[in-house]
Amino acid sequence: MESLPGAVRTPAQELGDTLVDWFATAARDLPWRRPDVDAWAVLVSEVMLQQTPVSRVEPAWREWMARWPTPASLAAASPAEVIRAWGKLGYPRRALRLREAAVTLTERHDGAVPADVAALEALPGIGVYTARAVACFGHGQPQPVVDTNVRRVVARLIHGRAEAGPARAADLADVALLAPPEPARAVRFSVAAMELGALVCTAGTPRCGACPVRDRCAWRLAGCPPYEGPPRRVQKFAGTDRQVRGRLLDVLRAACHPVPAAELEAAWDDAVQRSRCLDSLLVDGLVEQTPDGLFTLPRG
DNA sequence: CATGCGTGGCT
DNA sequence: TAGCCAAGCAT
Repeated sequence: MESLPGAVRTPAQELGDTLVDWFATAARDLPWRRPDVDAWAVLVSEVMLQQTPVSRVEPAWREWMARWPTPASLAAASPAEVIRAWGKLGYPRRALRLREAAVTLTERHDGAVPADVAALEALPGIGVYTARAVACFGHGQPQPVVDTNVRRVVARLIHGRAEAGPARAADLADVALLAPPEPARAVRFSVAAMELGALVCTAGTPRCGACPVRDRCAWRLAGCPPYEGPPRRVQKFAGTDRQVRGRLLDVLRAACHPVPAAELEAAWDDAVQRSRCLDSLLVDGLVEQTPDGLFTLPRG
């Protein structure tokens, strides 16, 4: 058993404490949270989890880590291999950037994942959220970690609003107010706040009956007022370039050899849109054209 | 700062 | 059923 926190608490820190204690019993047993995983495994999980649900990441992460357990091993893989292994996690540019990050780690960080937030943010595909998540969950640093779940939790718990607005610079400071002062507890608070947003304080139909801080939640105390703000734009998919790019990549992932343009015509009828999307895939480095005009995943 | 970028499950 | 939603990032 861990000793009880010794320092005096602010009311906000008492909320953070309650979340830490709740997490001890309510946390999901996710493979990248096991004590033996290293910072590289955490980094890979965090990149995969950028906009992709846990349920789809889990099997992909297991296969990925078995195949490329170190930055150096991934750096040695070809883009084509990496794109295929990414499978249908979505946003395949993430796979390319993860490989580029592995190259940078191998060439400039002795094959290790740095613990420094600024060094992490300098890696391709690693932004404000992921850099802090890796420093915190991968290296045990007491960093504030703010993702969409945490912003929603803070919006309700502290500000009494139903939803978080757009990200603000003050988000990090808001979360820091809740964090317990002991470093080890602060680390667990960061993951606990995310877990509460993922399991209880969800975007639609929050499970307030299961919430450990419902009696101190500013949103509940205000009577759960509805969201007032600019209507969020709905992200369309059917018929967009994103769908067409996905179809084209589907063909190339399945092909064992470079394919002629004619073989890509089956992926989408509209030739203008198809051509535009193929061009954008070439620009992104997700597709490569051979000297004889065939198309393939980039062989590096 | 708004937009584009995949995919699939859920209500 | 047609949105809505899921541990963001780069531009």
